[in-house]
Order: sequence, then structure tokens, then C-alpha cells
Amino acid sequence: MKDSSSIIFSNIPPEQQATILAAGKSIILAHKDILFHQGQPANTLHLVVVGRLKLYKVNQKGDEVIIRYIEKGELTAAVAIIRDDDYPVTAEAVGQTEVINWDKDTLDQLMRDYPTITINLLKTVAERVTELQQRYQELVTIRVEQRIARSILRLMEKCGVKQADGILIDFPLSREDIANFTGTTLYTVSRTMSAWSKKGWLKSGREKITITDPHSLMVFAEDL
Amino acid sequence: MKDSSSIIFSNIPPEQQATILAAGKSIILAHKDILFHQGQPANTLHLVVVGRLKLYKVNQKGDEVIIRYIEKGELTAAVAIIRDDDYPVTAEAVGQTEVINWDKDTLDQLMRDYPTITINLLKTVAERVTELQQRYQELVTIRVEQRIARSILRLMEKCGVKQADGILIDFPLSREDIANFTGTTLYTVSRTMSAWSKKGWLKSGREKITITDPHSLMVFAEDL
DNA sequence: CGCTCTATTGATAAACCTCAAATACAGTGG
DNA sequence: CCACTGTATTTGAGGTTTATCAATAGAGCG
Repeated sequence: MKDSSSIIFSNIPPEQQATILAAGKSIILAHKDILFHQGQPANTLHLVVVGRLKLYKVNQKGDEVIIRYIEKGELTAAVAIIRDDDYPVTAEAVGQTEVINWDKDTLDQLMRDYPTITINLLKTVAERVTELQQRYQELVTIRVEQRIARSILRLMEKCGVKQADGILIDFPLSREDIANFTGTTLYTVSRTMSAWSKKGWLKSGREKITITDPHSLMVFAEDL
Repeated sequence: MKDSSSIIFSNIPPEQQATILAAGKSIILAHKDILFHQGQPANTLHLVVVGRLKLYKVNQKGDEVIIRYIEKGELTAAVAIIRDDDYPVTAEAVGQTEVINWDKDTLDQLMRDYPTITINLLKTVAERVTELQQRYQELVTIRVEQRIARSILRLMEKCGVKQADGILIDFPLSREDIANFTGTTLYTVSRTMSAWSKKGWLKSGREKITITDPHSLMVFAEDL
């Protein structure tokens, strides 16, 4: 973590950051390991240090909706901890993933010792609201193909790595994941992406996507 | 406000509450007055004291999505203020409405003087995240009629007043409002509500809804 | 090399939106 | 008090989008 700054540490001197980090515990997760389950009492704040987490909600019918991906440097479970409530989502590792966590008592102490942390948490949570509002609006007002395009582009911006043939989304991402993230079905995602492959906008294999023509995809995504 | 407690004041002694209130300015709005516009720089935190606000987002096409109603005792613009960003939504008064507001500098000072306020803001914002995640999931996984039912029930719970013939939602609420809140069209809302009228679940006039059989509506709303 | 999981594709159907037109309602000014 | 006007609501017909179901093909793993 020393290399990449996390929002939680903004405006906190490096030596204090080390102390705060040291107050947490590290956990290593393998691909598809569950960090916490929706419905469990929330007692730990998590910071992703390596890899990423997939946050999803499941309803009684079994439908899975992906709420968010948590990348390196980002926090999760802040909302549940603050509300002193159950986790409203399940967090699953995507690829080998390391997280640092602080239990509630430790966090409370840290917030007392470093009031800036409270502000930083507030900023993190505020950002979530803005993002969710935006996606909520898009879900209501724009059609699936554009939503799929936007989802892929966002993931590309957050996790894309440059390759010779385009920008690779660097973690296992299935058609079903995209569907659950976008609010559609895996069939529609598959059809849509097939069409884009034919246009040369992207290439895709099993759980892998490379965007070969980001510009065209963006034009399509933002077209009114 | 002295009679009803607001989250912002939780764990703050009454005499301090008075000081905090006094640091804010009061504004009276008429029905449909705009408190702030989406896109304006956010520089004020608002607390609804009388009446309510409708928060909505508009896209370039002009589609309006209602994000939330802000009731008496609730805050708005916390997210925008904290992020030091533009308002992501427009806030419009529904009926005669009074708000107390604090500008950013005042709020910063208050947060320094009363650290509990920061925690309380965090709780407010955290609650928004949970609510939005829930509605996001519902938008993806459940059908319009159930979504309409749930929206009406939520508004009933927040703003319903008991009448001889049922529970009245006590503010002007059009079919279009419900549609924009639920992610559908006013036509679908109208058709759906007509059907429910025939079943005796509710009665409705122009911008008025009385739920005459909340139980049946709840069973329908929660049916899997 | 078979097994399992993921992806593709076609056919069909359901859900819901769009457009158009008629009707009801509330407030306003004569 | 009533006609008038501007909204809000209702309802029908028709079309589009997208989901669902079914069947097949491909990829990776032991």
C-alpha cells in the first residue's frame, strides 16, 4: 500500500499512516473466496491492498446484482460499520486478493485519535452515493446496450491495462458478471458484445475482454 | 424543529442544538419553488423543517428521475458539500416548505466545534447508500407493478396520515411523480393504479392517493 | 479426453413503452 | 355561478425492447 495512496489516508502524515495500518490485520483471499456475507453483522472495515472485491446483493429469488467492484486502495463495509448494521452485500474476491481490516472497536479508537479519518470515511461514502445515483438514473433512462458500453468503459478506466492490441480488463469478468452489473441478462450481453466484436470495437475470450477501439465505444455510450 | 428530533442532532445536548440552529438561516419556499439546481456549485447544507423536498436528476434528453423525497427533519446536500462538488440533483419544494441552511464555512466551523456532527452526517449519508443500493437492486430484479406498490407504500409510511377511509399520502403526488420515482411511465402507473382502485386497495384523485387496504398492497408488494 | 463452466445464437414471448385521443378536474376571471 | 383553460388522468392500439428457453459450441482443467 505504501506505493498507492488510499482516500482513507488523505491528509494524514505518513508516519501516522504506518501506525494506522499496523492497527489492522491482513487477510489473503483466493479467487472467489468470500470476505463477508450479506446479512452477517458488520464488525470490520476493509481496505483492499492487492486485487479486488466484487460486491453483490442477492434477493430471495436468487437474482444477483453487482453493486460495485472495490479496487486496490478502496474501502468497503464503511456504510455497514457506521450504521452498526448487517452487511447489505456480499464481498467476494476476484483473483488473489489481500485486504487489511480493522474491527469496530479499533476503528472507533482510530477515529478518536485521528479525526481526519472520520472526514475521509465521509468522503468515501459520499462518493458512493453520487455513483449510485448516477447508475440509478442510467438504469431508468438508458437502454441496455448503452448501459453495457458504459459499464465496460468504467471497468476499463478503473482496471484496464494497455496491451499491444488494446486495453485489457485485467481480471476474470464473465458475460454474467457484466449482466449483473448492468441490469440485464447474460444473453443480451453476449449478443451485444458479439456485435461489437464484428465492428472491431473489442475482442473477448472466456472471462476476458480487450477493448480495441475505446473511442468508438465511448461515442456509442454517450450518444443521446 | 424543536418538537421533532433530526439525525443531525443526535447525541447533541439541547442547548448546543439551539446554538447550531441559530448558526443557520431559514428559507421559506412555495410549492414547486426550486431550492437548488443540479449542476450549481454546492455551498449549503439544508435541513427541512416544514414540508418536503423532491430531489430529482434530469438527463440531456429531459428524462426526470426522482432520487428521493426529503422529509421534515432530514438533511440534503450533505454529499455535495462534503465532496465540494456541484449539486448532482435538483431540489424542489413540494407544498409550502421551510428549510434551515448552513453555508460551507459555517458547517466546517460547526464540525470543528461539535465533532459529533461529522459522525451524524456520516450516518445520514451511510443511510442514503443503503437505501439506494436497495432501490437499485429492486429496479433490476422486480417488475414495475411491484415497484410501484413498494414506492407507494414507502411514501405512505413516511408521509401517510390516517383518515376515515384509509391512509392519505399528504402531499401533491402525480402519476408522473410516481413513475419518475419508480422507473416507469405515467401510463403504466395510471393503468396499475386503476386496477388497484377496482380491487379496492386504494382511492385516488388528482395528485392525491389514499391507501384503503394497505395490507393487500403489502402482500402484493412483497410477493415473490 | 472427458467434464464442467462459459459463451453463442435462434426462436418465441412477455413486459412495458409510445403515441393518440378522450375525459376529468381545479382554478380563474368574467 | 359558469364557461374557459391548462393540467392530470385514463384507456386503447400497436410496436419495441429485452427476457426467456433451448440447443450448441468452445475453453480450460485434471
